[in-house]
Amino acid sequence: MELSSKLTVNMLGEPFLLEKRIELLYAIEKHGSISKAAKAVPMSYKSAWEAVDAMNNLSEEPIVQRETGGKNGGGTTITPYGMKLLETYRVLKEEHDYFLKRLSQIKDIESRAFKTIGRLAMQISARNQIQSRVESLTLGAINANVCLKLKSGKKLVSVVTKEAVENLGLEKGESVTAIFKSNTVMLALPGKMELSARNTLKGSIVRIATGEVNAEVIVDIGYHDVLVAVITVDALKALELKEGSSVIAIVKSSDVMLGR
Amino acid sequence: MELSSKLTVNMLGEPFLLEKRIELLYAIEKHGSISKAAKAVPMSYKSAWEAVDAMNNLSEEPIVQRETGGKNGGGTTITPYGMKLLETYRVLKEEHDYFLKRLSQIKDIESRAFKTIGRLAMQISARNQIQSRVESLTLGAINANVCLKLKSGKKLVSVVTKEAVENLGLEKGESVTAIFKSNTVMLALPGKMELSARNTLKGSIVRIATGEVNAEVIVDIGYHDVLVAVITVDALKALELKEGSSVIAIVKSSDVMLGR
DNA sequence: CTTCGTTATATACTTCTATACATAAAGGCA
DNA sequence: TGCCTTTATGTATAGAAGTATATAACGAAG
Repeated sequence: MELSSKLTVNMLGEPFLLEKRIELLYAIEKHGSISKAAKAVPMSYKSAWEAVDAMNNLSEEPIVQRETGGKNGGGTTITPYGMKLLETYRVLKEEHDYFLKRLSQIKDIESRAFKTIGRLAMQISARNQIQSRVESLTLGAINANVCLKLKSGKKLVSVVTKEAVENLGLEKGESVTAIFKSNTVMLALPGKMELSARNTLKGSIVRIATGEVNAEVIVDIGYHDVLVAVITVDALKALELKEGSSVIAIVKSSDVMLGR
Repeated sequence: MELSSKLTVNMLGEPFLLEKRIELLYAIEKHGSISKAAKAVPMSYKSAWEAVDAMNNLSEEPIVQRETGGKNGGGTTITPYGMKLLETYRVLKEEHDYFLKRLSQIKDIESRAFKTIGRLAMQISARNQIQSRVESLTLGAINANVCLKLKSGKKLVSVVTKEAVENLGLEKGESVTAIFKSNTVMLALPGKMELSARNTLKGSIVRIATGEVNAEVIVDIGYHDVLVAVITVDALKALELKEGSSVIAIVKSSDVMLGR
């Protein structure tokens, strides 16, 4: 039992972008003409032409530029606006596919996974959401210790309830997102002190935004993983932090949530 | 520009449950026969019969029970297993619809909302996810104060970054989910002390699960809203908490994340 | 044992979609 | 000027999906 669903983008109530049409547009981009693209997909030239025409008419800006006659009899090229639409669709479809995959995995609707964990399609406010992999997993009576490995190889430990681990169906080796609020991230200067917190991530400051009380510090910890820390302006001054400075970001393991 | 997508459940590679078929099944449940249901939907009897037959063949257990001849010429009724499937589909579709709605709202794919907030279809480990409504919203330079109203009328304050508010597109009156980890929930006895924390929620203990170090306490705060707190066993004993006890659950506003 | 409304099944018809095919127009190039 | 390849457009055709219609079998009730 698995789920499927075809994503279509509508415009003025009419179908605008469909998987078939997207495929056609990619073929047009590759071959430079509707006729060749139609053969490649494959579909009849008429259908292809009508699909392209429908899309161009529904779109505010033209998606393709068509030229009849000329060197090679003319041709059709995707406009920059069209390319943007293709990219947009790609992202939407990726999200949609991931959603369906996750929804398929939750086979048992009556399980608590559905009731206690809640909405599947939810965006959360936490600024720090880092992709990682479960390296090890130790269950206690109530809590569970989940050791994560980031892309950069750095490690991060998360403590969540045992039930959360079960509800998410976490297992060793699986991909999860480490989630924590930016105000739970503390900053320290390298080599100054030892801390009980297990999670210390070395990085360099990319940007600092200062308010009256708080300041937002963006820290790059390598491999395109970026942390956001909100600390007091006083702390910022005390540590003499500047853009480019080396810092250690510290997160308590009990502040790290997991998402899948 | 809006999104649409028809959810279909497949079985052995064949389409099994589709919206049209579900509609038909509900009509059968209502009218007690395929022929009447076909007229109600409307569709031809043949299509209806074939749809029902296909579903019954694909399913492990029969979805409907058909009887030919008899009092009123026979009839068709949905089996308990069939009813369970209908309920399952309803839940799946509800999730799917919500997902599409949210995805449609994120018009601008290039906005940071997509990049920084990340995956839309994510389940998170936080045990406490409470539906609420934005009552007021005050933005600072870095942080934002979001005041929430729960179903029970109780209030809850959340502090998140200003950017998070923008990314989620939060506005007054809108429905959001307050999210916090169970270990950020502290428990106190009523009338014992005043606290600086703004979020104090009175409730009664529903269940206690004890481990070696930590204990999980489930607190009902009214209107089917339930909190989970993980505290140390020592604290549990010191407060003499039992199932049925009145307690005050305390959550720091900076520990409350928001989801939409 | 006839009546009745239903399931079960076959066959002809309709409707829609996509394809195949034909043809005109375009315009750079030899 | 003809040539070439493509866009642009129309028409006939094939195939699929659904509809309409007809009919047999069923079994309780009068």
